[in-house]
Amino acid sequence: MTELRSDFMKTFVERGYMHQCTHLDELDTAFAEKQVTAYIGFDCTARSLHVGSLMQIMILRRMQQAGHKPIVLMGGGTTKVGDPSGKDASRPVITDEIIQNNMDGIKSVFEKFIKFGDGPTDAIMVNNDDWLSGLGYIQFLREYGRHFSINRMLTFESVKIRLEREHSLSFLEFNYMILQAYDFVELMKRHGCTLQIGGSDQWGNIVNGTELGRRTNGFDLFGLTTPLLTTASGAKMGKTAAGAIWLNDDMLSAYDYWQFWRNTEDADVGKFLRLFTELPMSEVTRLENLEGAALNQAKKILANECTRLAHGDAAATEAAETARRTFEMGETAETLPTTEIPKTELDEGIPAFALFNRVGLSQSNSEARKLIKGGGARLNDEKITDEKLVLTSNDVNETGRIKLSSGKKRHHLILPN
RNA sequence: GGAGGGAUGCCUGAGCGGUUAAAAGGGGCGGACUGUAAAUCCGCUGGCGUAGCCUACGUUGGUUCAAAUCCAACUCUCUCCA
Repeated sequence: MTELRSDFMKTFVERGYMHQCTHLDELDTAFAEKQVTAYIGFDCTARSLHVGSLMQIMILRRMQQAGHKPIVLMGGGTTKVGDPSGKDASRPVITDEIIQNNMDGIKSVFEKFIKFGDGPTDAIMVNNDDWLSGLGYIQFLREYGRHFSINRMLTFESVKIRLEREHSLSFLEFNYMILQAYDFVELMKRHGCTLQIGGSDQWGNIVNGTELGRRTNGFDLFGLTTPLLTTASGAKMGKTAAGAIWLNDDMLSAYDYWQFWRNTEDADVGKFLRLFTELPMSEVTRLENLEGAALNQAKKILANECTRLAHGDAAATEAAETARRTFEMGETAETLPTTEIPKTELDEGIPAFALFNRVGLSQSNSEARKLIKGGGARLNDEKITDEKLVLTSNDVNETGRIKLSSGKKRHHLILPN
């Protein structure tokens, strides 16, 4: 293994982002000697991104910090067709309007992490719909189709598996990788983009792009992939009971985001510190080597750092303080996630289970009832024993709120107005 | 092109005419223990303002007092032969 020369690649490897690379030495040289423009693709099927994409976001951020130019590619065009790999799930047709709306939401997430603009290292966001929807089939075939070797594509792992299992692979799906390869070439032409980064599952598609670039225009393109991220217990990142861990605060409060990181398993602390914070490696090493309960300190730092990046200093400090008061002091911090309920409605009385549901502490009334039956529901820190309990304005505590808890960790406040 | 399997709840997977909201495991949620961790143990796990009702076993029809279970067609899947 040759020594890496560029700061960016050193960081990339040292922090655990590295999985595979097309030509590591040359890419490293490129990063060391000039400014590199690289892109990562994201689909726009939702209004926000969740922690599943956080690794890619962090990579773009670090790239920008190292003096390079990140491109965020939104798959507006490909989203229109729908990703066929999700077997039988009928693909909902997404309108242009929704796609645009989702893109706006996603951009607002990115703006927390990277700087957009017209400067040399400013990030840009592009939509592949701009060049894909206008594509003429015949012309495309003539110009690009000739460069794709079916023989070669059949050797790709993703395709091979499907064929071996006699699992039908639709033409559309097969074309997906062609479109993605075309994206890469198009970005090279438009923005001088020479590197595509993606998850390990994108390897085949990425390689396809580098080859298409070379064949059609003699471009030197690079590909870089990141490992598939799972927790130490093998679960996929970012899924919890309450749903996905979204990165923007209108879908998940900064407090809940903080809590997500605070509840990291011991075994994942070091890995997460490396991937999702910008603490120096010496500090990461120190923190991950803490033992037993002392590791909680590391988890708090992890939560603070992650929340700071996604929601800003103030929100992170507040979330940490809210957590401290809630868990360490046993107080009711007024900054816990809060829902306002009209006073008149409260005066009439609302069943406890309905309120739990309304506030998001359960996913259905039944679930809330079961929570209460199972003894996991609390009202102002008192266990609720009556399944049919009706809450009214009389249940408001000294701070003028009603505190509902599901289990020991999830709390929510009701504020009458 | 031919033959034979399969499609069940979030996932895996039993059931093969009524006693089935559907075994078991996983996951998830709650409880105990702890360090807001892991492991372990216990409970819950379709919906509904819940002694009742509604929706569910690929799709559509049919047989029957009664169907996830039987029949037909369709769709999708898997294995084997060519």
